[in-house]
Amino acid sequence: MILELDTHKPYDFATSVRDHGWIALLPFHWLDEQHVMQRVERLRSGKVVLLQLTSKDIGSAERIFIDVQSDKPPTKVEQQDIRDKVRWMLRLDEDMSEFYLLCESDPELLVKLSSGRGRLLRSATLFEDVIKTICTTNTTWSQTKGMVTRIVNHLGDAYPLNPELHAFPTPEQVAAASEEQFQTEIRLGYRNAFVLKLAREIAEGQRDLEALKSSQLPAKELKKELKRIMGIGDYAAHTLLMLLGRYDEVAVDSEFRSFVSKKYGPMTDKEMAALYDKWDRWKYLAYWFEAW
DNA sequence: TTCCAGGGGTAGA
DNA sequence: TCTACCCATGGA
Repeated sequence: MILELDTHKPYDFATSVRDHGWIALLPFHWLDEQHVMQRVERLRSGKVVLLQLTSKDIGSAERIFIDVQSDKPPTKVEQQDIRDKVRWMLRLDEDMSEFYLLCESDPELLVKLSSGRGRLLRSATLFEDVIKTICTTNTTWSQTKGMVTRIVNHLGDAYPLNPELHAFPTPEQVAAASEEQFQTEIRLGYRNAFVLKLAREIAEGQRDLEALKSSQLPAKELKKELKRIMGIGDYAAHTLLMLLGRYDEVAVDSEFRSFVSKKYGPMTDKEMAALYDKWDRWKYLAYWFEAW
């Protein structure tokens, strides 16, 4: 079954889904030859489907085609669930016009973004994005990929038509794993405790993480909420703000420090972050596309 | 061996 | 608010 979504121009699907490293983390997968984004998704109903996304320019708009494969055809409710999740992951409902307007004062950024970039890929749930963000802290990118691969393959539901592929596990599925399984199979190091604690808080109803996706709180307040999660500090909170569509703060990490010190010379973290003050609520994207 | 990678928690000042 | 120290893991 093929589902379709229309997007507003300018929108550059193939570049946008690859502008953030998340495309390299399961259950996302990019098929380079076909320009297809693949992802195994567990729907709210519990059905596990394989989504294959492509896009076509149809003149007035850029249209997304979602090829849905599953053992049984998705119901109307499941189809709507898929549309909602894809719209969220691709950020089709974010208004980038103010950012594009600001970019007109910066010729380099304007050129980079004119095809319609800026909508960085995110996961279907905030839970998945928080876990992945924790797996980027104090480690290398190749280890991050390994950690996420093990979480998905050991704990996520298998896709019925190809059991080698898995969805990202739900909080309940992560919470049901033991400390020992984390130590011997999943191996997130000291992050094991953070991930288990978060999953158990959600599974036990002590924390409603997904509610933050529609939070109207100011970025500062939202950051405080995110930092209440064990394992989330300033870097991770700023990354998660970005994933929630709030670009108010740059995420200062070793990559950011390296980029800024090469370009502008040595300075403190605060001075580095202050370089982006003029971008107001678009700081994160301004840095991201300046660097990439 | 030692260092450290897209950091964060904690204790102590 | 700042600093020192510790934290699992695995590659260099």
